[in-house]
This record gives sequence, structure tokens and C-alpha cells, in this order.
Amino acid sequence: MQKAIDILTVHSVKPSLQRIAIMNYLLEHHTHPTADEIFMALAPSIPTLSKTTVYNNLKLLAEQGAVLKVSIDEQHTCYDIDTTPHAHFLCKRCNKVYDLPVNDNLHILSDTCGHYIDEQFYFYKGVCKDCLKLGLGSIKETN
Amino acid sequence: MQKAIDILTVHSVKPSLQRIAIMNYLLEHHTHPTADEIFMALAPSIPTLSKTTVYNNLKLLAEQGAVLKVSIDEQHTCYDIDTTPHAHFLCKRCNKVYDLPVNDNLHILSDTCGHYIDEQFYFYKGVCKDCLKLGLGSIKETN
DNA sequence: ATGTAAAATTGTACTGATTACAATTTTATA
DNA sequence: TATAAAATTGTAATCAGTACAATTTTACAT
Repeated sequence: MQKAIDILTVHSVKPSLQRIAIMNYLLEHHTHPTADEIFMALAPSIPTLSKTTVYNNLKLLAEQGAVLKVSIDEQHTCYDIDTTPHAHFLCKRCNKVYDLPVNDNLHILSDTCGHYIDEQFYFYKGVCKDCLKLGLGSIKETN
Repeated sequence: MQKAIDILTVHSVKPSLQRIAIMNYLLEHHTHPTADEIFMALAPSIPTLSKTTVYNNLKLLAEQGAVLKVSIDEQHTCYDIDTTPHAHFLCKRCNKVYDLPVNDNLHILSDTCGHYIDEQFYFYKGVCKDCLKLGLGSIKETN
């Protein structure tokens, strides 16, 4: 609760009831929820909540660096409270998004070609640990 | 022309007139075009061409590994004839997508956490070389 | 306290890339 | 040359996200 307020304040976002609720949800659910999932989860406790508010605030929070916008799944943008450098993994079976740790010394680009780089994203796709256990059918069932 | 047919054949895609035209366009324009851009470019020379055909075939070509689907820009999926490992850079000023070379020995993940990894994407965002030259206004004008 | 302006929230309407689907055309083959 | 399969076409639909205008809340000056 206080942590949500602190993160908002540090990132120059006024801590409204709705914003605190969104931040709290992300702090308590490291499942990379979409805007819609957050709305569905919060709507019961905040009956007047509007979907637009959730979309607008997530956009604002990402712009201010309070949360990370993760677009690994082209269909649904999801959000991550963890803004430190890490990679993301999308399971093509269950569509869950996982965090993956990265090495401290990344040697990826051999040349930035003169561009000014601002943001970087490391996305991996495949079949997650849990889905591997369940069955070994065709890997390409969804795309 | 023959090269387009060869790539299609190697990837088990029957070389129809439309598919050859799409592959040719990608071979001749390394600009990471969207489905719509390809449609607009080909429509004059193939008057009966349908946008659905372009979308469907690009999807098929990506599934078969003949082209690479690049979703760095959340608004518009674009396509790349180069399927070898490389990174992509999106300029937030002009929205152009550039290729970036990667080092041969990538040390990114410290742990795959038991997941089976199939595909990997390295996306960078910022301001491109050309836009840096033009002016030094606010970097965050589009998002 | 009270009024007022700015900020935030809300709800509805809209957008636009992509897909679903059914009809038509083309291709391959018997 | 008939027939089935594959590919293409065009229209309608989908749906995440946004624009916008109205309403509510907040902050602050009087």
C-alpha cells in the first residue's frame, strides 16, 4: 500500500485511489496482467472504475517509468512492476508470460549503427516448464 | 524472381503469382514493410490482389520460416526477408525499423528456467541516426 | 468555509489492423 | 476433360486501444 504510493510519488504520478489500486495489483501479482485483466480484478472493489482509467493510467505509468509495458504477445499488451533489466518468455501453449534473468554483462550488439538507444527488450517464445510436463503434442498449436 | 521461387519452394510454400510478388517485394525492399504497405505497393501491378491474400500469405510465410515477422512496433506488424539472427531497432521519431547486427556469441540468459525456447527477439528503441541529425528536440514526442 | 481552476475519472463512440468466412477462381491430377 | 483440392477474393466482423466530451474530484486562493 505505502509501497505503491512511494513508487508513484518517486515517478511524479499523483497517487489517486485508482492508481494506487493498479500499482498494488501489479505489486501483488507478478503475472504480467493486461489492462483488461487488471480492470476485471479491480472493478468489484471499485465499482465506479472505468476501463479507460485503467488504460490511461497504465500508459501514464509506463511513460513515467513506474511500470514496464511488455508487448511480447502481439494481441495483448501486458504490464510488469519490475522495471529492472530482464528478459521475458511467452509460452505459446498457455500464453503465460514469464520473467527470465539476464547476465550482468550483456554482449549483444556489435554495433549500434549510430542510433541513440533508449529502451531494450529481450523476448523469447516457446513452451513453458509446466506445459512441457503436461504433454508433448505438437509445439505449434497456437501462433 | 527465381530467388523468390527458390525460397518459397525450400519452405514448402507453393509459388503462386501473389506469393512470388510478396517475396520479391521483400527481397527488393529491406525496409521492414507492413502487410498494408506491401499490398499498396503490389496492387497496381496485380489489380485483382486482395488485402486478405497479403495478410494470409505473410502469416503463412512466417509460419513456414520463409520470412520473419517483426512485432517491434505494437501498432503495425512488419516483415523481414532476413531470417538470420539479428536485432531490430525502432526509431520513435520516424517509426522506421532498422536491422542491427548481433555478436556471434550471445550471453544473455543466465538461466532458461526449464522452458523450451523456440524463438528469440532483440528489440531496441530510440532515435535513429537520421533523426538525430535533423534536430535535437524532445526525444519523447511519440510513444 | 467557499469558490474556482486544474486534474482525474468516467462512459460512449470510434478507429484501424487483423481475421473469419463464404464465394469464386485457379491449379493439379485422375 | 472432369473433379477435387488449393488459393484467392471481398465483405463483414472482431476487439484492443484511443478520442473526446461530460462529470467528478482535488488543490488552492480568497
